Amino acid sequence: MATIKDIARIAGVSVTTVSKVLNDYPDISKQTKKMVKQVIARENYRPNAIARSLSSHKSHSIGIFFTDHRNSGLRHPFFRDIIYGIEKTLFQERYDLILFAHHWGDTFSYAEKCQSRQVDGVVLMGTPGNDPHLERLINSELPTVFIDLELSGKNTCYVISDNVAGAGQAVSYLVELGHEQIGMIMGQKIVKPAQDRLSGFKQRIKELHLPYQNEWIVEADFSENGGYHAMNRILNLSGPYPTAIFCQGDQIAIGAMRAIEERGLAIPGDFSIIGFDDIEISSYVRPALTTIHQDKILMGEKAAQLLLKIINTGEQNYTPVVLPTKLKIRDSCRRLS
Amino acid sequence: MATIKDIARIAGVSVTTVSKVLNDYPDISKQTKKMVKQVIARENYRPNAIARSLSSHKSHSIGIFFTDHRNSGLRHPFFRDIIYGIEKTLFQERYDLILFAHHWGDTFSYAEKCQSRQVDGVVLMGTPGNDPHLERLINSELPTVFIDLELSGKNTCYVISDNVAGAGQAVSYLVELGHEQIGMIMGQKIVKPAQDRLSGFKQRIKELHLPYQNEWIVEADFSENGGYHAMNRILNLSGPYPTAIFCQGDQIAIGAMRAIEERGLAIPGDFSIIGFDDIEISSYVRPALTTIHQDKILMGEKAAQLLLKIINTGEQNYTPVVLPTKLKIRDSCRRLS
DNA sequence: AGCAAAGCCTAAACCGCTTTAGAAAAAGGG
DNA sequence: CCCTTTTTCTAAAGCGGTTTAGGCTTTGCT
Repeated sequence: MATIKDIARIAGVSVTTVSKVLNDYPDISKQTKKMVKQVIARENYRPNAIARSLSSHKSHSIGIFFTDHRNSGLRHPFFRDIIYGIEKTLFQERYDLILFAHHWGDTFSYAEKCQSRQVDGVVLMGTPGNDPHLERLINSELPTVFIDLELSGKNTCYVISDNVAGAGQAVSYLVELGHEQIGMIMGQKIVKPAQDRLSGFKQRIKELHLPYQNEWIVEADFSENGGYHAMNRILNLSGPYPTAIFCQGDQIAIGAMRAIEERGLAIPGDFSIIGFDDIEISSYVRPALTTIHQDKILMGEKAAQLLLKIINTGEQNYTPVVLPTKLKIRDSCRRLS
Repeated sequence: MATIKDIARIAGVSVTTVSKVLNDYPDISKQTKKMVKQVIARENYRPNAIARSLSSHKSHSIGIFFTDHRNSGLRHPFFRDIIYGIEKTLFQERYDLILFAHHWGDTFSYAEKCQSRQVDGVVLMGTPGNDPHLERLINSELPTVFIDLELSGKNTCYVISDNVAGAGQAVSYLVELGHEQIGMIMGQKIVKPAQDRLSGFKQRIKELHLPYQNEWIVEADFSENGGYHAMNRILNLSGPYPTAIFCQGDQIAIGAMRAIEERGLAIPGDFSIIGFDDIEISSYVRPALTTIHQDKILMGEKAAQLLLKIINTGEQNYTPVVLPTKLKIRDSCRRLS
């Protein structure tokens, strides 16, 4: 592999000069630039990115952490689309992406790993807000963007969907259809979106003066199994059933649908089900799942754009991106007559 | 951020010594090692990976390329599971993953990008076999593993599923169910798995002395739309229909099912459909898709293990990994009576 | 012509670590 | 007790780039 020295020697100029044409410095004549570039092309030379970052403190790479214990971010039906959006945007700018090996309980974490690889910025998702390592990151200079976690600070900002409004949309839609008894299956309370969807739900219920029954709100996690078991708990209730269930995530909804069908009940005949996220399988499932759509790819794009902005402008404060959600009507909710 | 110099100064030893305890050299006394390690821990020092790779020519990182034009590898229902398997295995060994920004038509490609970031090895998938950049990679020293591409050479090897046998399993199963008129929708002929599934199909058809009708074999690509249009072409045929269709990919199968339903025909009533891959949605779709299962996560794991082996042993030749497929029976095929 | 200002190029220090060669100190051996 | 080994440590030369400070030509102006 040719080095900058070889190019300098072949071109008959100094190493400095080659470096300067590489970085397009203004104090090199057109002629020299052209000549050196020809040599570079002819020798098929490519500067060593590692050496470059060592001296320049930039790597033209972005770090990504997704902290999901059971399921990698890449397979997670929500995060994978976000990552795709990030990737698309960043690849256009020729950034490479670094997926960090992250183990729960690692002593060295986010900040150290990023500094070690000298990434120019980092995106985090799926991180619980109580992670003790977060603080060092937020207080560092490193440009950081969080997804679904409302953390900001020096050179750090976040993007999130408007979960409060989204939950409201779900309730309103069900009410339009004539539902008044509405239950909810929650995700883990520790994550921000779950909290927001809960408060959006309660808020809209109150605004519309609907009956609010505590036992119709059951906790689960954002998984099919979580939804399945939660729904069974509802079905085991003695009192009257809700006629509709708002599931805080599509995976929950799909699990809930399974539980309902196993009891020989029908969707949307016996229960109307509405989800949140609009993940890939939601449109394939039968009945197709009505849900609150989050534009996941756009979230990724926005996150990447925000990060690039932080990297390139270096101001101190940035305004978070809050994306609107959209009701996606399919077949899992019915009109009560 | 503390550097090795700081640690050396604080510990009252030379930089060399610190470096040696970091890399566990034998010529440092137990005492010194312990003392230096304490300082390192106290100062929360982490060696700069960039500087480290520059001098050691190792980066403890692995590059990944997935060359899929329309859909990123991360979203691709097949590759994303493979990547997950890779990630899982490599993260255990504390390798970081680098996703390379790769644009179709880039002058600098695989080999250069890898050398530039000094990755210790690289995995490629979704790469067309006729990519002109491939040669430089194969001829380089860089440990390389291909997925679904039977390329080997110095320090390079591959993992693939047994597509020939898999296609045979599909045919045999349909025949067991009493089908004799079997059609096939192909993926892009340029990719190896498509070729293998074709030959496996033909082979088994011949072995079982079944009628072989050319117009029942239609080309498409590995996508839902591809399957949809291909199926429509079959449905527009004047002659007798096949009773079963072997789709070379699940996405194709799902598209084909859509086409069939749009005509008011039923699955498996009018057509039995069998897919290949067993992607996530195949089990959610109704009727659930009977398919030839590929263990995608295992493929990723095997690829990672193979790569680690190449990196660590440095022999010249390795035996490719060919994984068996498995028939996964669901609801999209029926017994002819 | 003389002098300042541009324009163009280069030497050398540096980024943070690894590794080689060799020095100093400690341990054995006769 | 001196000499050889062994053990333990360090100086210094890289790795392949960037960047600062400054030197040599040209050019422009009076």
